[in-house]
Amino acid sequence: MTVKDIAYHRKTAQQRRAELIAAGIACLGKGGMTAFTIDQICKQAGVSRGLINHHFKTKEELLLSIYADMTDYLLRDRGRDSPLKQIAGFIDSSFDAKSFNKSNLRAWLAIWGQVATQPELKSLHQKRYQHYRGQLVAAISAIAEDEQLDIDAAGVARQLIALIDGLWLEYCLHSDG
Amino acid sequence: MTVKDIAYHRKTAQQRRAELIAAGIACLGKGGMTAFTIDQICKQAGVSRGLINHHFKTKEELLLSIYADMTDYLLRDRGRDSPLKQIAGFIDSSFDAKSFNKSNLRAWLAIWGQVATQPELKSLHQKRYQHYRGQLVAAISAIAEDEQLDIDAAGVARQLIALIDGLWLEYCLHSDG
DNA sequence: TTTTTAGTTGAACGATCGTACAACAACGAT
DNA sequence: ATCGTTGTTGTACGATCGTTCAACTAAAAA
Repeated sequence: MTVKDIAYHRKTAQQRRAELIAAGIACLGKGGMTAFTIDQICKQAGVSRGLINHHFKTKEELLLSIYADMTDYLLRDRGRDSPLKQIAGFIDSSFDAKSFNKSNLRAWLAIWGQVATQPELKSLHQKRYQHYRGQLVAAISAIAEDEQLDIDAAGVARQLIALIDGLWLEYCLHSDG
Repeated sequence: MTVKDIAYHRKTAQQRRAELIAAGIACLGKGGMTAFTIDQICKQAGVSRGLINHHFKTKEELLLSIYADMTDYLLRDRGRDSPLKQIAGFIDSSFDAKSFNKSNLRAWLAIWGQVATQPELKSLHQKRYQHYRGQLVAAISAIAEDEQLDIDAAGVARQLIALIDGLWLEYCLHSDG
């Protein structure tokens, strides 16, 4: 009996990486950082134990890739839209079915909890967050200028983000079903 | 040489429990659920490895005690105050120095991440949250009645909680210092 | 076809996890 | 002074953690 009698499915590195990232997100959504283990991720992906460290040097690197993947959707370019449409786009992205579900929110919770601990994750997070907030501030400022209003665009952006995040939490933790 | 040449400090179970709870919160604040291990908690408390399971049957029970301890402060009785003062009290409690610091917020993040996983923690959380929101809804309803306003008190309470939690997150994750 | 490359497996390693437990030390009661 | 109670220690155990690695297979290149 050789190592494998049944042929295994061979995929490109890019496909496998995407699958492992999806499996990692699923694990984070199920049980937070505690469930983010090599064993459980591989089992979720239907793959053997040794494969993760072939596609990702360390588990930390996988988490970074997961974070990048999750933020790509929220931070996709909206340069062509009008300022008002940009803001509406951000809000829509935050509350559409892909983002606004309990599993995804738990995954975010787990990642946020790691931001303070892992320096590389922290710097990536700060970079992406500044980009996100920068777009929001620019859109709000543009509207304020159009309407000839004198508002604190940065402050408004902060409050808007806070309200969105708070509603996420509210739904994730306290929704009855 | 006996087990211990230097006399150890002996305290009451109540004191030790409080110390271990504080140490657990400190660990959660430092590194989230990942840092919430028997070894690190005991080291933080300046106590030997075996002591936790003497005062708490399991680690899970310690986490429940930690949750109860952290919510006691936010949920302390405000029955005597006027409705407006009650709401102000909630807000003040949320943003005073004891609650509104990064370590405490990270601890909350870690606990929230576990709520979905541990059934006992989940039921305790739901119970306490309903109590919290119930008080808030009652206070808002009382004000609305005084002012003869027809508002959705439950909805307002939800949004207020969401805003508070969102501002917590905003400060915890994105504050520059 | 043969050789090279790239994807995959499962066993192995040392480290650390949570818990159990026997031994011991300090205190209160008698 | 002696005894039981209660607080405390450190070791031990099996399980699981992240990572490494040699062996292997499938597909591409020659």
